[in-house]
Amino acid sequence: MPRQTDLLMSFYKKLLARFGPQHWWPGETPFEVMVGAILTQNTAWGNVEKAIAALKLADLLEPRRLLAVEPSLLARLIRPAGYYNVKARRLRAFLTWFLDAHGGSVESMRRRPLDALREELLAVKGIGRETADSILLYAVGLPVFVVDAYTYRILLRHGLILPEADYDEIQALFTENLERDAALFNEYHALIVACGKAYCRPRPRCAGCPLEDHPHAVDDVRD
DNA sequence: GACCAGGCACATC
DNA sequence: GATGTGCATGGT
Repeated sequence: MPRQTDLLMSFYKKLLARFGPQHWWPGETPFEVMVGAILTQNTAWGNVEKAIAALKLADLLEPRRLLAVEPSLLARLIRPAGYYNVKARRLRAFLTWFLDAHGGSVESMRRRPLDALREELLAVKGIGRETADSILLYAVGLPVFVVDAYTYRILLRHGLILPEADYDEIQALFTENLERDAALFNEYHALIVACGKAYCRPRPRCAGCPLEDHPHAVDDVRD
């Protein structure tokens, strides 16, 4: 058993013991999760909640109705989530793909081979690796590990990656050393975000972090 | 008033 | 290929 496996599982157990199950993703339906994944790009979740609430209130949280909305109105509705013009475009690009390629059906997505589905998502303008993987894991339920800024910082801080590590490399660290289990990947990423919010901002406050007894390879972690 | 947030595409060198 | 920049609201 690789040493990395033990270390990653040790992290996981400590995070779970401290923060408890996170019950991610915070959304009622797979479609809501996918919309949230786009809206939360580089944005605090609280702002995304406001945008999603506005879409719900307008009864627009449904693929065809959402795509039928005037782009300027869509932008206004999601305004609290920031980057609203960009995100309105990205949502529409996603909706167009979702309806054209899958008839607005998550079940249709699930029937596709994972790698092919991921490539389809990445071909949509506005969906990058983190957003694609968030959709695959949290909306479709596939065993894909999501890497984000917190993941990078926490791993860097504990010497598991080098500063120049890229997304695929970080993702491989998890997928090659852990059982390919959607429930585990779901909880692990959510716990990383919980820990990151509490302790691993760009200016880390490590005192009290459940991982602080692990070696800290880097003292000042910046993005 | 700075700093930060579940990124991404595009321009430029 | 690497590095820089625009996009924007709202909370701490």
